[in-house]
Amino acid sequence: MPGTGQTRNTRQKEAIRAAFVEADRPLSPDELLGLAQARVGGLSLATIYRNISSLVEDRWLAEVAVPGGAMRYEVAGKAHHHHFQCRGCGTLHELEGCELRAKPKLPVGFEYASHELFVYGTCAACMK
Amino acid sequence: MPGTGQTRNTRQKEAIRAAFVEADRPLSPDELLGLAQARVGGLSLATIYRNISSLVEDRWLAEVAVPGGAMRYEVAGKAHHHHFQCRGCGTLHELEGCELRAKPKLPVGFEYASHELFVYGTCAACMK
DNA sequence: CTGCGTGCAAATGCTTTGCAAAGAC
DNA sequence: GTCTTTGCAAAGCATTTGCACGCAG
Repeated sequence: MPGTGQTRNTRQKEAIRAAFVEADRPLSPDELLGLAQARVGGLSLATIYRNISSLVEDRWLAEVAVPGGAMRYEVAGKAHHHHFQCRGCGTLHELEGCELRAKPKLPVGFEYASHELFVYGTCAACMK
Repeated sequence: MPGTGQTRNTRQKEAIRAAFVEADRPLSPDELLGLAQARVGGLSLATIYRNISSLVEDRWLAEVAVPGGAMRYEVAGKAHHHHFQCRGCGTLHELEGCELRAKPKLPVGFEYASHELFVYGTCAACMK
């Protein structure tokens, strides 16, 4: 049960945190595996998943659910923002601000809680 | 290979189409199984998936990818709209119109193509 | 030392596919 | 009767979990 006992700093967890800081965009477990393995060869996917869970519980990471894709994770604590997904390479990027005009009109009897906006297009790298 | 040979009208496919028309909201394969089995007992999940694929190819159904959830499908041919997901029961509902103020501002070098908005809250049935 | 974290492999859970039998036309 | 569609069961994938060993503290 993470959060109760000790939390040790392993090379693997260090590599994972570093990958998020350097990437500066939400990463999927697969993307993370590639980036973290560049630092710690032999790092396993199971370790990726376990550390992600741990970092989410510690609120160092936040989950970013993407329509029709694998879950992504980003460093937690950021202001309200949305995301852009590149149709070319599939990478997710942060967008600043929120272009929503007003709270959306809901059917009678429905109650609003929150919203998520996803923008699609082509990223700079894929435009070349 | 659907689309090439004959397409036969089976009780199963009829039940599936009827379920979509009656539900009047996007359905997941699981939800669809329940609704369609009420009409044709013993209908299998494999048949659900195969008919969904077939109906999507025929453009009678459209895919609705949901963040962090199973794919949903809705009757195709509707105008630009977005979706509401109930935090209580997980059902997806159609929303009319679009509250987006303007095309979102993207980082330099990025190109806009489209967007999707998801609204969360509580549906009328779960408010009781 | 103590026991948490890791790698491997097996186990899930959801979706897809192979195949023989049932059904549409 | 012919050829598509179905139901069942097995196969795929991505993610999760069990276990024995390795490493952090």
